[in-house]
Amino acid sequence: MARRRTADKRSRIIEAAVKVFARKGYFGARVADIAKEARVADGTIYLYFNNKEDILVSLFDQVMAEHIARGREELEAADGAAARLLVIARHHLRLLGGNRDLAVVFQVELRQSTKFMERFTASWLQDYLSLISGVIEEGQRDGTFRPDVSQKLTTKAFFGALDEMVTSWILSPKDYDLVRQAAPVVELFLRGVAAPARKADAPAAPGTLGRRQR
Amino acid sequence: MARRRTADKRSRIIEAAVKVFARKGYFGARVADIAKEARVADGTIYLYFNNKEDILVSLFDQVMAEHIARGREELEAADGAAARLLVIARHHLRLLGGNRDLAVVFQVELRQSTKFMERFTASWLQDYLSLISGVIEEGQRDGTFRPDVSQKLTTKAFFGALDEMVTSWILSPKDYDLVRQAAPVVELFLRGVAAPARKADAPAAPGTLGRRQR
DNA sequence: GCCGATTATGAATGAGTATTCATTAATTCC
DNA sequence: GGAATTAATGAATACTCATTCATAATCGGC
Repeated sequence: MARRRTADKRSRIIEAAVKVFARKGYFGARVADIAKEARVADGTIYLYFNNKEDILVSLFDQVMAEHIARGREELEAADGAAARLLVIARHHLRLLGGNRDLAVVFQVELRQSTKFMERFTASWLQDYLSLISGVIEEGQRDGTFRPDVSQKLTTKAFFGALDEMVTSWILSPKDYDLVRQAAPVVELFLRGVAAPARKADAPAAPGTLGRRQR
Repeated sequence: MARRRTADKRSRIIEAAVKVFARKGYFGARVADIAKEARVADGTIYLYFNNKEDILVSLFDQVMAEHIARGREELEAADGAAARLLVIARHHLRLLGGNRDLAVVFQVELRQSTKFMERFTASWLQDYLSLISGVIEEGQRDGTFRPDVSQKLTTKAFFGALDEMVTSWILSPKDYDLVRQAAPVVELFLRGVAAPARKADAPAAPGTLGRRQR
């Protein structure tokens, strides 16, 4: 094959796309903008991608494949369900907190349309959520987690919480360290917000919502 | 004023927009589609809205203003921080779980671009989140909530969890009742997933040994 | 039932852009 | 060194749609 100067055009284009999508949004971004950012001719992009959408999909597939694989490795190295939740949280927040443009693309641009999100969910999010639910299940099996919470619901809630940390971060003008939030979030999930019941005259157990509070 | 047949054209257009945006996405939706759905001429839309984006913004402003006002009322009627968290959760999930199209617009289409989300955050999300953080603060003040969790972080985590319930619901082919998830989510937030510390060497909590789950 | 004001219509406009493809440049192989 | 092959270019194309505006319909007041 006759490869020219740089054989890394594909990844150059993907990197450029992350920047441009983050700055202008998927629809606001012109293919020509991406080409310019990647220092490539407009037409060149079509040698590496089928169309504009394919750039977004490819970028996403690439990042997720890597992210999930790494996540699996890190999970193996951790011990116990609680520690593993922390590993996941840190892993998640590290990926996105380490690259604001990427975070914008993941939090905002990938959620352009239900069609897109459905594809996304089917191809990767399921896998990713199963990392989480696996840990919950493990915790319930070994008794460190309560058996009476729904795995599915807990998984969604945990992911949703992490997701919101990221969204909030990209919208904040401040540039704090996202990974720092991993531990508190996990701690919140483990212990909950309710004050521990006091011995003796403890009020109604939380869980009986409604009445009796206070 | 010389009002014709229907003086409700504006709301007709907004309702039509919800449907069309939900079906085709904001960018995929043509103004002509919305006009057709609302049984109005294309140009009529521009008598009520400045442009396409203004339709989305107005629809959003209208729903949020109403939603937050109602939320405040319901909160007043509830007693105790824990009960109030449940009120918020139910209120949130009722609004979106009651109208799939609206939910799609809120979960997907409103997150088109950072520009849009920033406006959204500034104008309403802040208000909405402050409903939640107010409740957290109340709980901490009266001692029902642990004082050592960050209000901000807890607020985000709680909102994120609810948000993910909705997103997951709109992407699911099943049409379950979203409001049913309010109580379990709140319960999870109050108590956490960790099994309560066992006294001494007691075996797993009662009822845990068998399988359960699934 | 007529008039000025208001509201509605929808065909025409024109700006914007994803994609194509004829051409040029680099690279390989013999 | 010179075909043959592959990679890269970017101007031209072929659309799509948001928005406008001249015209028509309806109104309230008298």
